Amino acid sequence: MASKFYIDNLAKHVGQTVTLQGWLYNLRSSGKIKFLLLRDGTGVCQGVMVKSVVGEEMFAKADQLTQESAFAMTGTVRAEQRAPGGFEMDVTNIEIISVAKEYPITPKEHGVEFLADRRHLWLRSSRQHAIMRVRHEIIRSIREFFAGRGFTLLDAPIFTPAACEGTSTLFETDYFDLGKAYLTQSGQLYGEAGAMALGKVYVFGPTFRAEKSKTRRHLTEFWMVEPEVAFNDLNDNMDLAEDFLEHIVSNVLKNRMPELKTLERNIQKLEAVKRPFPRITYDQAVEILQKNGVAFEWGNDLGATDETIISEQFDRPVFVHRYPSEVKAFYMKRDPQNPKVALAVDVLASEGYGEIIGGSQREDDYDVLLQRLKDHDLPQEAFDWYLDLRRFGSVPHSGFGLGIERTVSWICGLEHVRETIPFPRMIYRITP
RNA sequence: UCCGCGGUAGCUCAAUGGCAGAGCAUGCGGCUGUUAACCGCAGGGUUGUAGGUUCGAGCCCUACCCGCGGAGCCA
Repeated sequence: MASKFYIDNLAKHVGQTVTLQGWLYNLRSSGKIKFLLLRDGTGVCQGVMVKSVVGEEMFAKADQLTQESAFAMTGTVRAEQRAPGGFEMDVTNIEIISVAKEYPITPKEHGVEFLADRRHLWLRSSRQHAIMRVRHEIIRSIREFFAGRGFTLLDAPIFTPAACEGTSTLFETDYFDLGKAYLTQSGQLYGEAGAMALGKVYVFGPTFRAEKSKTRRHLTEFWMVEPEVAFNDLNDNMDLAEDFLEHIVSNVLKNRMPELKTLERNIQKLEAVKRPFPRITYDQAVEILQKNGVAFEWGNDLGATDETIISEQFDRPVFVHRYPSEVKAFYMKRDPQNPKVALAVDVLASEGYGEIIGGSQREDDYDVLLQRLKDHDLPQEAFDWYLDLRRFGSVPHSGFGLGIERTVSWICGLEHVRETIPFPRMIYRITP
């Protein structure tokens, strides 16, 4: 098979005659010259077709091309200052592969609902390309980070017999003769089993929440990466999260600058994401809120507006640790110094993007954990295997979960997480 | 579930209670360097639904439907 040519590789083919295959992004024409913008997924290249060069027939052929028609364009590659990508093609021939019907997404503005209904087509636009590439870079960086530190990927099941945390509303389904099954809301408990087996593991997969949340930060189906490490305490956990976030952001800056430019992201704000990140206790967070005139009572969980106020005090992500144990999950270990607080930690992204990481040191004592299950009215049978992890060689261990879509949204500087995943699932949207 | 905002041409939007419009898209014509190209012409409407007030309703009133994003909950 003959080698293919792609737009992101044109620099190596200046002066050569090549053929590009793709779709018509836009067409501008005068009486004797046409500018054909071809996109091939790697970029957009402008082809210049001159009537006196290609002849009457070929020149007229280009008139059949509607927006998003598929075609092949052959010509000589030339460096061109005026072209956005730096290169142009002097077209000698085009082959029409398929003529597109009237394309609904025009180069002008559209509303989000209109675009969401056509998400399968919306993905062709340059802004969505940029977001998908940044998402790809983030996920690639995550795998690279853990692989480089000796972690093993541990895939957790999607079908689970009961709630992991006992708080969220879960999607329910029938599971043959075994009764109800639920779509996972977290792979963490399985990650803990993995950490006891392999030391350092990470779970990476989709998670599901049936809560009727209608905000720019919520999806019903989203991706989460959850490292879990044996013998790590809360401070080790924060060290890991700090290294992790810095690694991700620096990789995006290093490898996806053109995409960030397309998204008009403020680069300085991302460049500020360097270790060390500030670490404040919940108590200190409450002080910040009270200083800013919020009537906040100790013991409540931080709300979305509270998180925004706190994150605005810093130029980089901030750790908030040692929350009141009442508002946190059953498996989080209480602070031996102060049993009223849990060894929990959240990371609030800068610029008001909210909670991107939630984690904790886990309760490793069998009797305490059993009591916590009872306190939360959780079915003990379903957690019997989890209690085994405390029966057989229990050790201190910690982990956290990072929401991929919120991270993409923050790094790209987006208004809404719906653009961060190819096909978002929200309470009132399951298509396309 | 609660609070707020919205629904007018294919799309984005305008229209003191007084002839329903513009830009883009589409079609036709023009233009040899365009960058969301430009210029000219044309087609395109049950103003979310059902009632009500009024000489007259896109606009005011009532109910309903749909959507949006915020709260709660969370990543």
